[in-house]
Amino acid sequence: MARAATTSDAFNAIAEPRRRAILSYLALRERTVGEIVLRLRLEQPSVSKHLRVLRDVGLVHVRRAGRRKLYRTNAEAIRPLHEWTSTFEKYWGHQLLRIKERAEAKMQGTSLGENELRAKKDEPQRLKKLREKDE
Amino acid sequence: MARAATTSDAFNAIAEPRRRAILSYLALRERTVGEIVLRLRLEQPSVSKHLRVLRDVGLVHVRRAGRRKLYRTNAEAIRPLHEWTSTFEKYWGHQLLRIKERAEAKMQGTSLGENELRAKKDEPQRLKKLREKDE
DNA sequence: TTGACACATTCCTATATGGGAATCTAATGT
DNA sequence: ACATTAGATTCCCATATAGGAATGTGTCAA
Repeated sequence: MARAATTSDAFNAIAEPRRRAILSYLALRERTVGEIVLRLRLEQPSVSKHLRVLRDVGLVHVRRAGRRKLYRTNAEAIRPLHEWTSTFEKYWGHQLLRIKERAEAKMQGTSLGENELRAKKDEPQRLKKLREKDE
Repeated sequence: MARAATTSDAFNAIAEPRRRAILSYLALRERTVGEIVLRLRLEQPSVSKHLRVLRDVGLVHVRRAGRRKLYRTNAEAIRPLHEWTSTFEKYWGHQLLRIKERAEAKMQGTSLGENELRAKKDEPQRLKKLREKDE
């Protein structure tokens, strides 16, 4: 099977840098296709295609204004991505946090720890224990 | 040109659902490839391939432990994604905020506003003004 | 040394692009 | 009605998968 379609979800849609640029540009206010072309220096057909993808996953909204079309970023649609990345938030950050984390891990046998590693390269029983409380 | 490589950056790497699942699973603590296979019910070669991609963009770290390898999510690498999505944060949210936004827009001629739209479908001069203060 | 175990990589294949060029369509202006 | 303007779509093509099957590699146990 090939990679999932860019229109399958927002994650796939934003994988393309130009689409991210478009989203950023259209976040502040709506713009015509022509404005996007000028600003981001892309070919018009290319912009239309990217907008098509973004529209299909709901990342932008369109509105007709006479001969032109005004596109605008639908920020709400980016929220799920933000939330997904937020689930890792507690794992970044300060040394303090990381030290604490490591300490807890050691207490629970969650991690092997570098010293132990150097001593014995493999630790069957500890790993076995790990697998048991799989979850 | 085809789509960018999944190894080109974190945005492309997380476009694949299984990779996101792996990242979530490995966030709490390190796991062996076998554990991932069991937990996420994927074929082993598939897991190895996904881990390879994640490793190439720095989303996971590996450590050898005897015969196995322990993988763990490198949460720091997810931070850029979080930050990118955060730039849209100010556009979501409560009604209050949106109303305020709309008001400001009207004041600045940033948006046409639905009423005006209904009245005249196209507004050349206003659009022209828009393009002038392009930025 | 030899077999087993845990992973990684390679092949092959169907599919999904994304860019460039050309074409098509809808809405205008005259 | 007709040329023009703003966008959208279609074709063609090189490239990058992701899955499945088979095979390769490194480490450990007997």
